[in-house]
Amino acid sequence: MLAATSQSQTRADEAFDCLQTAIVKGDLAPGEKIGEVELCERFNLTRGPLREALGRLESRGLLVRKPHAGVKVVSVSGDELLELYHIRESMEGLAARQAAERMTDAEIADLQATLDSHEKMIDLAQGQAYYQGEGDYDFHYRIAKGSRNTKLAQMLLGDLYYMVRMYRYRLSTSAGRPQKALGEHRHIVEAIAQRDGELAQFLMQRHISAARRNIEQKIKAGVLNL
Amino acid sequence: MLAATSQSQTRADEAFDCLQTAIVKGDLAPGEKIGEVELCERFNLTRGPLREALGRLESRGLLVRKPHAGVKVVSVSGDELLELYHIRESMEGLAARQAAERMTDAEIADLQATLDSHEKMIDLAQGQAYYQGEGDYDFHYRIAKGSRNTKLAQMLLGDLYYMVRMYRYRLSTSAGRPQKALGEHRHIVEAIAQRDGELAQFLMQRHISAARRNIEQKIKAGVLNL
DNA sequence: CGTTGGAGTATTGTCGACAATAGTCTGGGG
DNA sequence: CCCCAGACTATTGTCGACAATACTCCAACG
Repeated sequence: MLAATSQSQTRADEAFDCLQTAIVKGDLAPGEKIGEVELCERFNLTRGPLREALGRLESRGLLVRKPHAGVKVVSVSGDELLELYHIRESMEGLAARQAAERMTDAEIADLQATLDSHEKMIDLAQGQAYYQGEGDYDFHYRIAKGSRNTKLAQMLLGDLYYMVRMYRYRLSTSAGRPQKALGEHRHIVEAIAQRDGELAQFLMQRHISAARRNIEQKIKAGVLNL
Repeated sequence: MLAATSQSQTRADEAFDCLQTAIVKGDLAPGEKIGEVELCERFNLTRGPLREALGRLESRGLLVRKPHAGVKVVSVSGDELLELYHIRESMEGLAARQAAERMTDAEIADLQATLDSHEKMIDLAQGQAYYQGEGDYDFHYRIAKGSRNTKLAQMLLGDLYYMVRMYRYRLSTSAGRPQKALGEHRHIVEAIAQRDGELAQFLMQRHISAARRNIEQKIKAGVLNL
């Protein structure tokens, strides 16, 4: 039934949330052409709010719309996915640097506690679940928020992450990578705790760069079907 | 009368363009609360397409909307404007590096020709018009496109520039800065022509950093009313 | 005199019907 | 047998009216 994830204030917001999660979860496959009426009965909406949500999704780059021809879910090629990681490398590097300068001590302690819980998650899932779940997302989410840079957080959390998460669902993480990623996360937090912005930026960039090369290998190996 | 800038394919697109230019040009002042019906008669639209455009503008961060309370133009503080330049520093640095690797020779030649015309513009306006006009925008626009990074270009051109341009209209450039900016532009293009991505990135970051400090000084001096 | 409650109004959110356009399918011609 | 033209259908774009919510103003009470 897939009801609205959170009690939305308005129908259009509800539609927006539904569509967004449906796209991210893969219920609406990339490249799939979708009709408005079909979506309406699927989510129990009328076309008014739906169209409003559609416009917002298009503006965020999750949909492409051709006038009088319909909308279809954006399909991102392997190259484009790698480009996304290049952008993340730059932007999250900045976020890490600013977070090191601006996060409160309480926030940093909280972040460290979060990593502890992530470690337990990895142990439980025997090293398979870090990237699949929300753990990695949590970490980067907190850094973005910690930068105190409203627009930066908005662009990272509102634009980039949704596109990245679209593909995280089908990215089977390579064995051993979660532990390594967690270790990198720890180093980044350490740099932040020491208020070493430059180091935090460097480590974050290298962290994302490693993730990108990891995906690059998979693409070359033909593991990914993009 | 402020008709649609370009022959839009649909009413909603038309509304979107009108609203966007109105906000950027300052016809709709930041912080101003605007009613839907007022906008309708102002742009000869009905509320359907208008609401669709409103949603898109909100998603791009140019408007804030409170349910059942109306929309108002986003007002960005001095600090937030400086944060925008921090983001540009990161993202356009990346764009310059990728442009150096990927622009065609023809595009580079074209870019150099553009700078020549900019030089004439500055001479004509006696050093006052570079930042005011579209010249600077042209330069950064071409670099973003030249990066061949679709999402990067979309984020720079679709999100950041419109917010920056909102304030360029009231930023009286300091004397001498246009010439210096043009010189920096030339150095960047030179690095791109030599396919030196790292240098291009460095120069672009320093270029934007200089612009940021320029604004920072003005804010401290109380010249800007934010 | 200040505050709080309520009714009224104005604005936003939603809906269903109408108009316009694009894609498709069929029939005729070369 | 293949190609082109025309109308048809289905989908999108647009519009006006209705419903729901928030802001405002006024009056009564403490």
